[in-house]
Amino acid sequence: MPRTVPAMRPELPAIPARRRAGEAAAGPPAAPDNRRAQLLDEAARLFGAKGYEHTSMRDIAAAFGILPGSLYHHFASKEALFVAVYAAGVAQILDAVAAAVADHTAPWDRLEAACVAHLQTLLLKQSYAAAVITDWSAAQLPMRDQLVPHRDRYEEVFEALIAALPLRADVDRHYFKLGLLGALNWSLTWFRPGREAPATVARRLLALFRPAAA
Amino acid sequence: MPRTVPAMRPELPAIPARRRAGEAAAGPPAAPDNRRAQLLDEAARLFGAKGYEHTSMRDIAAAFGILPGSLYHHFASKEALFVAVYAAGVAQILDAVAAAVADHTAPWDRLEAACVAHLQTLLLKQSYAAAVITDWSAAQLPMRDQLVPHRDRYEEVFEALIAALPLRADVDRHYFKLGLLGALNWSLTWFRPGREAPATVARRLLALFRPAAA
DNA sequence: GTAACAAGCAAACAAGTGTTTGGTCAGCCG
DNA sequence: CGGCTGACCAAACACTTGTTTGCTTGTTAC
Repeated sequence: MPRTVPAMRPELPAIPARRRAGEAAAGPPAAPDNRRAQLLDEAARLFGAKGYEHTSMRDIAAAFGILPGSLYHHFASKEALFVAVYAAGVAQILDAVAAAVADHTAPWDRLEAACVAHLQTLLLKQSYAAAVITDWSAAQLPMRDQLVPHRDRYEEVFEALIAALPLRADVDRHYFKLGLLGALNWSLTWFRPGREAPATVARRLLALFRPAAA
Repeated sequence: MPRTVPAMRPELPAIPARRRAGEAAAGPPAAPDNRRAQLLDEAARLFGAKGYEHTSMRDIAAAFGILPGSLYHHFASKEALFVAVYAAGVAQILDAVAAAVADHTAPWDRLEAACVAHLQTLLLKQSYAAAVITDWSAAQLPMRDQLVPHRDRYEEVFEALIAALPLRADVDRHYFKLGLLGALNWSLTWFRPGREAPATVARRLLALFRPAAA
């Protein structure tokens, strides 16, 4: 019994849309290396919207117009894909914050600009950044160890900004960072678009910490 | 070439341990209604330790010494089970906070006691409370709507405590609550046992908000 | 031209998921 | 006694998950 003859089941309604062919006919083959970047984009969008657990490789493949197995020509595993998304997300939010900070010189202004950029990138889900935080807790895997360095690299920016603040002597700068980032990041839990803008939320939350100034 | 006939996987080492029989022979049937409570306990432990997604009904059943299907004599679905755990967890943490607060009269002391009780219950995973927060973000289901009321009920306690504080006129009490709870809850992300105690963490984080006093 | 290569298809695989169904058995009630 | 009920077993169902394998293709490099 059988060994089912494994090969051959000819009929199937699948229409996964060959892309390369059409693009090649119209012009240059879209992009040389950007294909991987496009895939990262799509994956980030889905991870950010539905979370790691609720996003299947089939979801990503379908959204990208590809068959599930083909994903493995770009990434070795789902975890590897997510780590790549996370890294790209950190890089992105890092750029946004760095750019915002550069416009100011006063320490509190710089920190405020960073907070605003942080929450804007995070809450508007335009980007990878949503995935950066969404499933933090769900990752109890070894994957977590791959993510931590990226997170730490990002938090160093805030550490530097906080180090430059004139604070009362009794304020612990380490807890200041943890508390501030906690207050900001937790807004993912309760934030609803259409009410106060992310920038406003960021400024109001930071204001709570401001009386600690020297 | 491990070919297996797809249907039938006959051997299984399961030893799910009949309980009732032994207990009934020894004395009264353990507990009349407590069986459900015991099940809730076990489920809470697993949900808290591994998260909703990574805890299967089979895990819970095995930990309880029961077959998977038998769970459905106590709860209609996995979601229903989790909602019950969540509700019980909120009740538990609510009691802990209420008891701690009752020992003090000064507004800031009362809030500090609440924060300490909050983080202790949360971080020491002795209880359901861990499940209360762990998977918040993973629940994008209709389940979320069932959880929100419980969370709100809990947060009302903090609202009351904060309302009693003498704060500077420019401090928004709503954001004060969101910021404080965010800072506290976010510690789930970075807290590691063996370093600072939860009570210490709670006090240090609250201290950041204290300069806002009038 | 042909070899190499990246990208993708087609199809399966093995394992895991929540859940359903039908039956068994103990203890209680009248 | 007989019937009932709650707790449970045993076994499956139906489906989804991440992943692998073998093959075909358009494109590029020599």
